[in-house]
Amino acid sequence: MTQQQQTRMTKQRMVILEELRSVHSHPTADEVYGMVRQRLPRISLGTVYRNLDLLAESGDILKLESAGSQKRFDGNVTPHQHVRCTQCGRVGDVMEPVRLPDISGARAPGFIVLSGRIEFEGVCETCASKN
Amino acid sequence: MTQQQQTRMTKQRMVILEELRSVHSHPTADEVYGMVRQRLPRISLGTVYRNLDLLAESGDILKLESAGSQKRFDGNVTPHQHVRCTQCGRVGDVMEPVRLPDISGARAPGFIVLSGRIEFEGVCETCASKN
DNA sequence: GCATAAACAGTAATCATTACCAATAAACAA
DNA sequence: TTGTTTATTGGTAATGATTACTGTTTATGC
Repeated sequence: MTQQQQTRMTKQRMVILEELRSVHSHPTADEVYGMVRQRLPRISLGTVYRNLDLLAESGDILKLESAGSQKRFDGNVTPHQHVRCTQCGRVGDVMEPVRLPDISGARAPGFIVLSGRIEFEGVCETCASKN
Repeated sequence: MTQQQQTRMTKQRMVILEELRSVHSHPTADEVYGMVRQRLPRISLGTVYRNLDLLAESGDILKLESAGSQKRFDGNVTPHQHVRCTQCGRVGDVMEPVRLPDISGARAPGFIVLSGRIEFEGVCETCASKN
């Protein structure tokens, strides 16, 4: 009765996924748009946003929760940590992850604490060289 | 010769600071606007934004670096940790801070890692009761 | 091929924030 | 107290990121 909602593997969705997996950067929606447009010049920005959200929902990519005015996406879904450049917002991967301490002691009135994540901050090489 | 830029303690700036210090929530600029408007009905939203930035720059308040589409502010400048409700974005204080592990081992190609911060995520009571 | 509805391109609308500017008012000297 | 200077204000327009809408296209199953 209740029709299961299908998802179709469109050309656009596939290229977005491929492009995102082909880089180690953590592009914004707009940057993904730029990458994908080289292969599909007529794709629209709305399509990029829509597919990035759908791909994140299905677990094929990550929508990063880090601070900054633009959301960033990651084609690498294996658990790892990130650094964010405080000057330009660029995000990088942290190798040799730092072990997260035991969180169970965290008391926060009015909240149920579910998880914790280390947010690294720093400066990327590009910004450092501009110093 | 070069005239030192003065900062003036205006009525608006003072009320914003007082209101922010009077609550334990971590209001957005718009929420601060709502609070302040009860005492200064003619204040403009732009004034609120401008003063929140200036007060953060001078160290009188904190501009929180946490994720979410709206920036949040904190009148409590003593170091402490925060939880963010993943449903509504509300931010709360963590009592009994969790000790941050040694960060010096964090390697991130193309980045200079300067600091790390634990980002707690959870659900606030309001959202939990809506479950 | 044909039908169906998910997804698309293009564009308008929304939301948060910033920029602009003529008018106002802190701060300080006379 | 009054005047002068200029930081700050209110009001509004502009920007940037994202979301919503809509008629058309196209992936998918029969």
